[in-house]
Amino acid sequence: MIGAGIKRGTAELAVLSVLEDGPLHGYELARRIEQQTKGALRFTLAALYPMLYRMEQRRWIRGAWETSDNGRRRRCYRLTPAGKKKLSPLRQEWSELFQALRRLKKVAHA
Amino acid sequence: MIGAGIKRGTAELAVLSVLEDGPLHGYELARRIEQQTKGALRFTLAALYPMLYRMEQRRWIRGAWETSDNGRRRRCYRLTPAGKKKLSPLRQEWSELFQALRRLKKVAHA
DNA sequence: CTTTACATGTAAGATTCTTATATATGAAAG
DNA sequence: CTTTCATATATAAGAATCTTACATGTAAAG
Repeated sequence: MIGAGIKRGTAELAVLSVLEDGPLHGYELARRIEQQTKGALRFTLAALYPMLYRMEQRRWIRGAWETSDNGRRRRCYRLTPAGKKKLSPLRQEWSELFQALRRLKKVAHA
Repeated sequence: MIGAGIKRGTAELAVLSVLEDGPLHGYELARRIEQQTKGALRFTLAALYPMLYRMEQRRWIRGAWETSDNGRRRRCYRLTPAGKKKLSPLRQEWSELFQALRRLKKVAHA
């Protein structure tokens, strides 16, 4: 059955997907998600930061403080091997959710 | 942007979709959702009943007590016109969510 | 009689996401 | 130079959804 966490938790997939392309800090992550979905998906930073923290606890991502060129302190997150491994079954589950919802529509007037 | 309620709330779409086919009571609704999604989506009745109540408050469905052939008391829900109207923009939003996630990275066979 | 299927609910709790608030620096505009 | 905008991180309070566990009762089947 499709896991409980999958039905909400769009953000989790979004973060892992974007981080797959390379390490990023929170602020930029939020912008990428918005850009890459053409504004369809938007997460406020207040939603994002606690989630990054949770994902770090689960060892899916690892954060490290760094100082950018312009002297700003920021926390840069990268996927861990565990996070990479998580991604493909996660996508699989999402795919199954899509299918399930599509079936409901079809069968609903079959 | 995709509404906050859409990212969770699979159940809402599922219930409305199944009720589109005709009036049903809660217990049977749960079974239909499970059957029609081939077991991929399952909602416990404990999740379903409070939701049916909420949806009735919003006037998307209307419940009526009836007595079945075998003398059992049960609450039969049907879509209201408002509920029917809700369905198509709801599906539209879901469709946009799928698209957005696919854009982030290819989700297995979209 | 005892278990399984039918049928409805409540309670406690975890999790996720929202808005609002707080802090602080660098760069650009006036 | 000083206000404002973009960068950057974070917490708090609260709404909404979904989970497990609990509670109740009838009917049919073995």
